[in-house]
Amino acid sequence: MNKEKNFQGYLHDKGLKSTRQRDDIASFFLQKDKHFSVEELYHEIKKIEPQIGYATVYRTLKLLVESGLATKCQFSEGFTRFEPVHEGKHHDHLVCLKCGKIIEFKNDKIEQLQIEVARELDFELTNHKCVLYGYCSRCKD
Amino acid sequence: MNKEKNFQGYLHDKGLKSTRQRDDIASFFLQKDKHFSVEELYHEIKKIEPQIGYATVYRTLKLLVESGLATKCQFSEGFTRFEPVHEGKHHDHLVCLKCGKIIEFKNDKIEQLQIEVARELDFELTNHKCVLYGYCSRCKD
DNA sequence: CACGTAATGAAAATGAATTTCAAAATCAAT
DNA sequence: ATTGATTTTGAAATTCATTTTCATTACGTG
Ligand SMILES: [Mn+2]
Ligand SMILES: [Mn+2]
Ligand SMILES: [Zn+2]
Ligand SMILES: [Zn+2]
Repeated sequence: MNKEKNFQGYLHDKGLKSTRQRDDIASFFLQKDKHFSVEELYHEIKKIEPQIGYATVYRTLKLLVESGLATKCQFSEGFTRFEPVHEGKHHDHLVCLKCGKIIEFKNDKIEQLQIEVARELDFELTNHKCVLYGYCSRCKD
Repeated sequence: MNKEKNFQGYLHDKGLKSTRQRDDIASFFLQKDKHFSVEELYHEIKKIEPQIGYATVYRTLKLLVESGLATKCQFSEGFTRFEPVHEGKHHDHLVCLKCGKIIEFKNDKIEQLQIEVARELDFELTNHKCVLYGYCSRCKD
Protein backbone atom coordinates (compact mmCIF):
# COMPACT_ATOMS: atom_id res chain seq x y z
CA MET A 1 0.00 0.00 0.00
CA ASN A 2 1.34 3.38 -1.03
CA LYS A 3 0.19 5.32 2.03
CA GLU A 4 2.19 3.07 4.31
CA LYS A 5 5.24 3.64 2.15
CA ASN A 6 4.67 7.36 2.57
CA PHE A 7 4.52 6.95 6.32
CA GLN A 8 7.76 4.95 6.33
CA GLY A 9 9.32 7.65 4.18
CA TYR A 10 8.13 10.36 6.54
CA LEU A 11 9.59 8.58 9.55
CA HIS A 12 12.91 8.05 7.80
CA ASP A 13 13.15 11.64 6.57
CA LYS A 14 12.54 12.94 10.07
CA GLY A 15 15.08 10.58 11.63
CA LEU A 16 12.30 8.75 13.46
CA LYS A 17 12.23 5.02 13.94
CA SER A 18 9.91 2.48 12.46
CA THR A 19 8.44 0.40 15.25
CA ARG A 20 6.02 -2.50 15.40
CA GLN A 21 3.45 -0.33 17.20
CA ARG A 22 3.65 2.58 14.78
CA ASP A 23 3.49 0.34 11.78
CA ASP A 24 0.52 -1.61 13.14
CA ILE A 25 -1.39 1.56 13.96
CA ALA A 26 -0.60 3.22 10.64
CA SER A 27 -1.38 0.21 8.48
CA PHE A 28 -4.66 -0.49 10.28
CA PHE A 29 -5.75 3.14 10.28
CA LEU A 30 -4.73 4.00 6.73
CA GLN A 31 -6.59 1.14 5.12
CA LYS A 32 -9.91 2.03 6.75
CA ASP A 33 -12.33 4.64 5.52
CA LYS A 34 -13.63 5.84 8.86
CA HIS A 35 -13.64 8.82 11.22
CA PHE A 36 -12.00 7.28 14.26
CA SER A 37 -12.13 8.54 17.78
CA VAL A 38 -8.90 7.78 19.62
CA GLU A 39 -10.80 5.43 21.88
CA GLU A 40 -12.23 3.49 18.94
CA LEU A 41 -8.84 3.20 17.28
CA TYR A 42 -7.21 2.22 20.58
CA HIS A 43 -9.61 -0.68 21.03
CA GLU A 44 -9.14 -1.88 17.46
CA ILE A 45 -5.37 -1.75 17.79
CA LYS A 46 -5.57 -3.59 21.11
CA LYS A 47 -6.75 -6.64 19.14
CA ILE A 48 -3.61 -6.59 17.01
CA GLU A 49 -1.19 -5.22 19.60
CA PRO A 50 -2.53 -6.03 23.07
CA GLN A 51 0.17 -4.14 24.95
CA ILE A 52 -0.46 -0.86 23.15
CA GLY A 53 -0.94 2.23 25.29
CA TYR A 54 -3.14 5.27 24.66
CA ALA A 55 -0.07 7.50 24.53
CA THR A 56 1.33 5.61 21.55
CA VAL A 57 -1.97 5.85 19.69
CA TYR A 58 -2.10 9.61 20.34
CA ARG A 59 1.54 10.01 19.34
CA THR A 60 1.16 8.01 16.15
CA LEU A 61 -1.95 9.90 15.11
CA LYS A 62 -0.02 13.13 15.58
CA LEU A 63 2.68 11.80 13.25
CA LEU A 64 0.07 10.73 10.69
CA VAL A 65 -1.39 14.24 10.72
CA GLU A 66 2.06 15.84 10.42
CA SER A 67 2.90 13.60 7.50
CA GLY A 68 -0.29 14.63 5.72
CA LEU A 69 -1.80 11.14 5.81
CA ALA A 70 -4.52 11.88 8.36
CA THR A 71 -6.71 14.81 9.21
CA LYS A 72 -8.30 15.88 12.44
CA CYS A 73 -12.07 16.27 12.58
CA GLN A 74 -13.79 18.28 15.28
CA PHE A 75 -17.52 17.65 15.27
CA SER A 76 -18.31 19.28 18.61
CA GLU A 77 -18.57 15.90 20.28
CA GLY A 78 -16.10 16.82 22.99
CA PHE A 79 -13.27 14.77 21.46
CA THR A 80 -11.29 14.63 18.25
CA ARG A 81 -11.76 12.23 15.38
CA PHE A 82 -9.14 11.33 12.81
CA GLU A 83 -9.60 10.13 9.26
CA PRO A 84 -7.18 8.90 6.61
CA VAL A 85 -6.81 11.39 3.78
CA HIS A 86 -8.69 10.47 0.62
CA GLU A 87 -6.14 10.42 -2.20
CA GLY A 88 -5.54 14.15 -2.11
CA LYS A 89 -9.24 15.00 -2.43
CA HIS A 90 -10.49 17.45 0.17
CA HIS A 91 -14.04 17.06 1.42
CA ASP A 92 -16.31 18.37 4.15
CA HIS A 93 -18.92 16.77 6.41
CA LEU A 94 -22.52 16.62 7.46
CA VAL A 95 -23.11 15.28 10.97
CA CYS A 96 -26.41 13.86 12.21
CA LEU A 97 -27.22 15.28 15.62
CA LYS A 98 -29.31 12.25 16.50
CA CYS A 99 -27.44 9.13 15.39
CA GLY A 100 -24.01 10.64 14.86
CA LYS A 101 -23.79 9.52 11.22
CA ILE A 102 -21.11 11.34 9.26
CA ILE A 103 -21.73 12.03 5.58
CA GLU A 104 -19.06 13.41 3.31
CA PHE A 105 -19.53 15.95 0.56
CA LYS A 106 -17.42 17.76 -1.93
CA ASN A 107 -18.54 20.97 -3.58
CA ASP A 108 -16.16 22.83 -5.84
CA LYS A 109 -18.36 25.91 -6.01
CA ILE A 110 -18.25 26.32 -2.25
CA GLU A 111 -14.50 25.79 -2.26
CA GLN A 112 -14.08 28.41 -4.96
CA LEU A 113 -16.27 30.91 -3.12
CA GLN A 114 -14.22 30.41 0.04
CA ILE A 115 -11.08 31.25 -1.91
CA GLU A 116 -12.77 34.42 -3.14
CA VAL A 117 -13.90 35.38 0.35
CA ALA A 118 -10.33 35.04 1.59
CA ARG A 119 -8.93 37.05 -1.29
CA GLU A 120 -11.41 39.87 -0.75
CA LEU A 121 -10.32 40.07 2.88
CA ASP A 122 -6.63 39.91 1.96
CA PHE A 123 -6.26 36.65 3.82
CA GLU A 124 -3.88 33.87 2.85
CA LEU A 125 -5.91 30.68 3.10
CA THR A 126 -4.28 27.47 4.27
CA ASN A 127 -7.21 25.21 5.09
CA HIS A 128 -10.78 25.25 6.28
CA LYS A 129 -13.40 23.27 8.10
CA CYS A 130 -17.01 23.24 7.05
CA VAL A 131 -19.43 21.11 9.05
CA LEU A 132 -23.17 20.96 8.42
CA TYR A 133 -25.25 19.79 11.36
CA GLY A 134 -28.78 18.43 11.25
CA TYR A 135 -30.67 15.17 10.85
CA CYS A 136 -29.95 12.42 8.35
CA SER A 137 -32.65 10.84 6.20
CA ARG A 138 -33.32 8.11 8.75
CA CYS A 139 -33.45 10.44 11.76
CA LYS A 140 -35.44 13.39 10.47
CA ASP A 141 -39.22 13.77 11.24
CA MET B 1 -31.05 47.34 25.50
CA ASN B 2 -33.34 44.85 23.85
CA LYS B 3 -31.11 41.81 24.16
CA GLU B 4 -31.06 42.16 27.92
CA LYS B 5 -34.85 42.30 27.94
CA ASN B 6 -34.83 39.07 25.96
CA PHE B 7 -32.54 37.48 28.52
CA GLN B 8 -34.79 38.59 31.37
CA GLY B 9 -37.76 37.21 29.46
CA TYR B 10 -35.98 33.91 28.90
CA LEU B 11 -35.17 33.57 32.59
CA HIS B 12 -38.73 34.36 33.59
CA ASP B 13 -40.25 31.97 31.06
CA LYS B 14 -38.06 29.14 32.29
CA GLY B 15 -38.81 29.88 35.95
CA LEU B 16 -35.22 30.92 36.54
CA LYS B 17 -34.23 33.77 38.76
CA SER B 18 -32.70 37.07 37.85
CA THR B 19 -29.56 37.60 39.90
CA ARG B 20 -27.00 40.35 40.15
CA GLN B 21 -24.31 38.02 38.76
CA ARG B 22 -26.34 36.82 35.79
CA ASP B 23 -27.45 40.30 34.93
CA ASP B 24 -23.95 41.72 35.15
CA ILE B 25 -22.52 38.97 32.96
CA ALA B 26 -25.31 39.20 30.39
CA SER B 27 -25.32 42.96 30.11
CA PHE B 28 -21.55 43.16 29.82
CA PHE B 29 -21.32 40.32 27.31
CA LEU B 30 -24.27 41.30 25.15
CA GLN B 31 -23.13 44.84 24.54
CA LYS B 32 -19.68 43.79 23.29
CA ASP B 33 -18.86 42.67 19.78
CA LYS B 34 -16.20 40.13 20.62
CA HIS B 35 -15.43 36.43 20.60
CA PHE B 36 -14.79 35.83 24.28
CA SER B 37 -12.97 32.94 25.83
CA VAL B 38 -14.44 32.07 29.22
CA GLU B 39 -11.20 33.18 30.83
CA GLU B 40 -11.32 36.59 29.14
CA LEU B 41 -14.93 37.11 30.11
CA TYR B 42 -14.27 35.92 33.65
CA HIS B 43 -11.52 38.52 34.11
CA GLU B 44 -13.66 41.31 32.69
CA ILE B 45 -16.56 40.40 34.94
CA LYS B 46 -14.23 40.24 37.94
CA LYS B 47 -13.79 44.00 37.58
CA ILE B 48 -17.52 44.55 37.94
CA GLU B 49 -18.31 41.66 40.25
CA PRO B 50 -15.14 40.74 42.16
CA GLN B 51 -16.63 37.71 43.90
CA ILE B 52 -17.72 36.02 40.68
CA GLY B 53 -16.75 32.39 40.20
CA TYR B 54 -15.85 30.57 36.99
CA ALA B 55 -18.82 28.25 37.43
CA THR B 56 -21.25 31.15 37.28
CA VAL B 57 -19.65 32.46 34.10
CA TYR B 58 -19.90 29.02 32.50
CA ARG B 59 -23.48 28.62 33.67
CA THR B 60 -24.57 32.03 32.45
CA LEU B 61 -22.96 31.51 29.04
CA LYS B 62 -24.87 28.26 28.75
CA LEU B 63 -28.09 30.13 29.45
CA LEU B 64 -27.19 32.79 26.89
CA VAL B 65 -26.64 30.10 24.26
CA GLU B 66 -29.89 28.34 25.16
CA SER B 67 -31.78 31.61 24.91
CA GLY B 68 -30.38 32.21 21.43
CA LEU B 69 -28.46 35.33 22.47
CA ALA B 70 -24.98 33.83 22.21
CA THR B 71 -23.27 31.30 20.00
CA LYS B 72 -20.37 28.98 20.66
CA CYS B 73 -17.30 29.23 18.46
CA GLN B 74 -14.76 26.43 18.20
CA PHE B 75 -11.63 27.61 16.47
CA SER B 76 -9.42 24.63 17.33
CA GLU B 77 -7.70 26.59 20.05
CA GLY B 78 -8.40 23.97 22.67
CA PHE B 79 -11.17 25.98 24.33
CA THR B 80 -14.53 27.46 23.42
CA ARG B 81 -15.27 31.06 22.57
CA PHE B 82 -18.66 32.74 22.81
CA GLU B 83 -20.03 35.68 20.87
CA PRO B 84 -23.23 37.68 21.15
CA VAL B 85 -25.55 37.02 18.21
CA HIS B 86 -25.60 39.77 15.61
CA GLU B 87 -29.19 40.85 15.16
CA GLY B 88 -30.30 37.61 13.59
CA LYS B 89 -27.58 37.68 10.93
CA HIS B 90 -25.60 34.49 10.62
CA HIS B 91 -21.94 34.76 9.69
CA ASP B 92 -18.82 32.62 9.52
CA HIS B 93 -15.17 33.22 10.40
CA LEU B 94 -11.61 33.42 9.19
CA VAL B 95 -8.97 32.81 11.85
CA CYS B 96 -5.35 33.91 11.60
CA LEU B 97 -3.06 31.08 12.63
CA LYS B 98 -0.34 33.51 13.65
CA CYS B 99 -1.93 36.38 15.58
CA GLY B 100 -5.30 34.79 16.32
CA LYS B 101 -7.26 37.59 14.65
CA ILE B 102 -10.85 36.63 13.90
CA ILE B 103 -12.47 38.11 10.81
CA GLU B 104 -16.16 37.69 10.06
CA PHE B 105 -17.72 37.08 6.69
CA LYS B 106 -21.13 36.52 5.26
CA ASN B 107 -21.66 34.92 1.89
CA ASP B 108 -25.17 34.12 0.74
CA LYS B 109 -23.99 32.03 -2.19
CA ILE B 110 -22.09 29.71 0.12
CA GLU B 111 -25.08 29.51 2.44
CA GLN B 112 -27.36 28.66 -0.49
CA LEU B 113 -24.99 25.99 -1.79
CA GLN B 114 -24.87 24.41 1.66
CA ILE B 115 -28.64 24.18 1.66
CA GLU B 116 -28.48 22.48 -1.75
CA VAL B 117 -25.82 20.03 -0.58
CA ALA B 118 -28.01 19.06 2.36
CA ARG B 119 -31.09 18.65 0.18
CA GLU B 120 -29.26 16.43 -2.28
CA LEU B 121 -28.19 14.17 0.58
CA ASP B 122 -31.69 14.13 2.07
CA PHE B 123 -30.41 15.82 5.20
CA GLU B 124 -32.40 18.25 7.33
CA LEU B 125 -30.06 21.13 8.06
CA THR B 126 -30.19 22.90 11.41
CA ASN B 127 -26.94 24.85 11.53
CA HIS B 128 -23.38 24.83 10.32
CA LYS B 129 -19.89 25.99 11.11
CA CYS B 130 -17.50 27.17 8.47
CA VAL B 131 -14.07 28.32 9.57
CA LEU B 132 -11.33 29.43 7.19
CA TYR B 133 -7.79 29.22 8.57
CA GLY B 134 -4.74 31.05 7.29
CA TYR B 135 -2.83 34.29 7.69
CA CYS B 136 -4.30 37.75 7.91
CA SER B 137 -3.00 40.66 5.85
CA ARG B 138 -0.58 41.71 8.57
CA CYS B 139 0.78 38.23 9.24
CA LYS B 140 1.21 36.81 5.76
CA ASP B 141 4.65 36.77 3.99
C1' DC C 1 27.05 -7.42 18.42
C1' DA C 2 27.33 -2.80 20.65
C1' DC C 3 26.24 1.55 21.39
C1' DG C 4 23.73 5.85 21.21
C1' DT C 5 19.35 7.39 20.54
C1' DA C 6 14.46 7.10 20.18
C1' DA C 7 10.05 4.85 21.43
C1' DT C 8 7.01 2.65 24.58
C1' DG C 9 3.50 2.35 28.20
C1' DA C 10 1.90 3.01 32.90
C1' DA C 11 1.05 6.49 35.68
C1' DA C 12 0.91 11.26 36.75
C1' DA C 13 -0.14 15.78 35.18
C1' DT C 14 -2.70 19.17 32.69
C1' DG C 15 -6.49 22.04 31.53
C1' DA C 16 -11.21 22.99 30.02
C1' DA C 17 -15.58 22.20 31.58
C1' DT C 18 -18.97 20.25 34.89
C1' DT C 19 -20.69 18.89 39.34
C1' DT C 20 -21.18 19.05 44.33
C1' DC C 21 -22.81 21.12 48.35
C1' DA C 22 -23.36 24.34 52.13
C1' DA C 23 -24.42 29.05 52.46
C1' DA C 24 -26.72 33.03 50.42
C1' DA C 25 -30.15 35.16 47.48
C1' DT C 26 -34.56 35.46 45.06
C1' DC C 27 -39.44 36.03 44.78
C1' DA C 28 -44.33 34.67 45.28
C1' DA C 29 -47.45 34.40 48.81
C1' DT C 30 -48.75 36.02 52.96
C1' DA D 1 -42.02 43.69 55.17
C1' DT D 2 -41.71 38.64 56.62
C1' DT D 3 -41.77 34.09 55.49
C1' DG D 4 -40.25 30.02 53.37
C1' DA D 5 -39.78 27.11 49.33
C1' DT D 6 -36.74 27.06 45.72
C1' DT D 7 -32.89 28.50 43.13
C1' DT D 8 -28.28 30.31 42.74
C1' DT D 9 -23.71 31.05 44.06
C1' DG D 10 -18.70 30.06 44.52
C1' DA D 11 -14.99 27.21 46.24
C1' DA D 12 -13.52 22.96 45.76
C1' DA D 13 -13.79 18.48 43.92
C1' DT D 14 -14.54 15.87 39.81
C1' DT D 15 -14.55 14.50 35.08
C1' DC D 16 -12.63 13.51 30.81
C1' DA D 17 -9.63 14.19 26.75
C1' DT D 18 -5.09 14.83 25.94
C1' DT D 19 -0.15 15.44 27.14
C1' DT D 20 3.89 14.62 29.76
C1' DT D 21 7.09 12.06 32.60
C1' DC D 22 10.33 8.64 33.20
C1' DA D 23 12.21 4.07 33.71
C1' DT D 24 12.51 0.37 30.59
C1' DT D 25 12.77 -1.58 26.01
C1' DA D 26 13.57 -1.46 21.05
C1' DC D 27 15.71 0.31 16.90
C1' DG D 28 19.30 0.66 13.54
C1' DT D 29 23.82 2.37 12.14
C1' DG D 30 28.45 1.13 12.34
MN1 LIG E 1 -14.37 12.54 6.00
MN1 LIG F 1 -18.36 36.19 14.86
ZN1 LIG G 1 -29.09 10.20 11.90
ZN1 LIG H 1 -2.66 37.61 11.87
